[in-house]
Amino acid sequence: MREDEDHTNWFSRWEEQLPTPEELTPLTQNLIPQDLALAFDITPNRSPPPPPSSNLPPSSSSEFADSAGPDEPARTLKRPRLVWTPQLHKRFVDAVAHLGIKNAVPKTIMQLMSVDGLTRENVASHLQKYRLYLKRMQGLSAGGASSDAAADRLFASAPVPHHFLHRGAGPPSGGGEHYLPYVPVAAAAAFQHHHHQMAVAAAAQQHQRHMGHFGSPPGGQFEHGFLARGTQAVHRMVQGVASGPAYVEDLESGGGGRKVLTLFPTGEE
DNA sequence: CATAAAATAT
DNA sequence: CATATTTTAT
Repeated sequence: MREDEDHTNWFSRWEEQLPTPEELTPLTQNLIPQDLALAFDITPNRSPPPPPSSNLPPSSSSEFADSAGPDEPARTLKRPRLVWTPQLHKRFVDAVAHLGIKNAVPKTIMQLMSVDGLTRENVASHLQKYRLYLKRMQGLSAGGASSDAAADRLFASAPVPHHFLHRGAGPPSGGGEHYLPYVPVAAAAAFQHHHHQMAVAAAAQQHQRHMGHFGSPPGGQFEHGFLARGTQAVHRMVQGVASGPAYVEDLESGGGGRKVLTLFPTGEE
């Protein structure tokens, strides 16, 4: 049980890393969480320009001397690192489940997830790990060993669609490939014991390196802190937070287990 | 110092 | 797109 360091660990470093004046960059912050935005049916077109070639310097291509500034504006942003929070993973699994193995390719998954800031590489990498996890689980279930190791804790948090495990992957029969009825209500009780949920803060934690701006509770409670980049649902994590739910069930668990991943035609590739 | 997770390269 | 390898965080 050495993993339980996390909840204490980051808390210790918390104030150390965050309040650096230099890090308090006035970068463009999303005032609207994409979930909320999606709920409002507004397209959260925040930062369109990932990296792909794009950049057309109007005329003079020079003057871009990068002085290796630590506090680089939103432009030329290096993605710090994506943190796959349970919620995010849940979304991932849902997307894969609804797509079916055949269509469950990184690009499609990414599109279905509609998470701003999420790149195909991120999904691909995670998908790889997810597949490995599934495979491992198959082998283990046959041997009769423990179902879950201490590892895979992230994956364990998400309800694994049954079709993935068994092996079927793709019954080529016929051609009707619509297995929609995924898990009914996942009961969310997946969390086993302790120290996890901090992922929300964890996501924010990795942000605070690039963005400070704390102490701005948006007049609400803790919302979902996913999206490792972009939405900074940073709130004051006071010590007494342990009393309340640090995380919320994401959008779903609606009526009838019908979950609609808002797929809006943003004209994305 | 070892392991897990994400990124990056093939 | 899938897999392998490398990097980075814990």
